[in-house]
Amino acid sequence: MATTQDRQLVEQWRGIQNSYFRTASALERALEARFHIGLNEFEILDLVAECADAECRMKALGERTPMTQSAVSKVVDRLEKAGLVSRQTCTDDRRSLYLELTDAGRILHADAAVEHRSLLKENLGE
Amino acid sequence: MATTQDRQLVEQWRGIQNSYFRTASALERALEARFHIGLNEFEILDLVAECADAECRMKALGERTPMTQSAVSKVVDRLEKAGLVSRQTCTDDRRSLYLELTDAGRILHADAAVEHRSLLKENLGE
DNA sequence: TCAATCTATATGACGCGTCATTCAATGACA
DNA sequence: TGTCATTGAATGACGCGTCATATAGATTGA
Repeated sequence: MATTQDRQLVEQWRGIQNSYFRTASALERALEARFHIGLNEFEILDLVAECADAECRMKALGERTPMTQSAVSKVVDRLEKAGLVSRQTCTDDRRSLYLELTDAGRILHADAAVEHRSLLKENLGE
Repeated sequence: MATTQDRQLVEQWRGIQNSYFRTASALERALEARFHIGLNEFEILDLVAECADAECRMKALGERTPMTQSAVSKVVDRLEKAGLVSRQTCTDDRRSLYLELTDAGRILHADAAVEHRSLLKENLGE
């Protein structure tokens, strides 16, 4: 039996889906067009940039994003191939890796972040 | 320069991403486990069910979901192969198709919808 | 009525995310 | 110290969504 509450829930969920997709694809398109990176690549870059000088382990990234561990690993592959990030081995635990922005990565992130924030403002700021 | 507003926007966006992913994957897992259909399959089934007896054209579906036209086409492929839906040709425009739930589709949708609403309530109703 | 154009859907190539698995390094405990 | 379980990360197979295109049917206008 479809209750009124059910219909409201479905409406609410569709609203979330729409605003999520609208925003995500606006970000995706802009970042792809102007910086040749996908949204997930940017998100990881952004997280690495936030780490500042603290070591930024792969593990930590996995905890700050809904992406899977293996997705993170592949995103980092692409970022590394693009020369934006580099994997460094940890001396205190040789299973771990931490990430560093390259100079190119720092520059691209700075520019892309401006675009990113501005698109968020357009799409989220009502 | 990272302003306070920027940080708030990023926080807001991450919040949306998290709640979207959390909810979507809970739905995905449950529907997959109990009914052997994915979330998008269910969403289409749900839209077709909403059409009641009015003809439900593929075209119309495309307008009610963030999915691409070709994604809708493929989701319908799967639903049809699973025997939950059938494509009917329109007499007034032979390019168009409309969809009908099969009996199995109606039954599965009824059960899955209960589960779907209940998971939405858990995940969205605070 | 015949082109030229447009519209509804399908399809194939491709990229990416997920799952399951693997591998090496670490920890725990006897 | 040796075994067994655990952990951080990478990898390959696979499914799905997207983009660009194809195709058949409709529409327009001379």
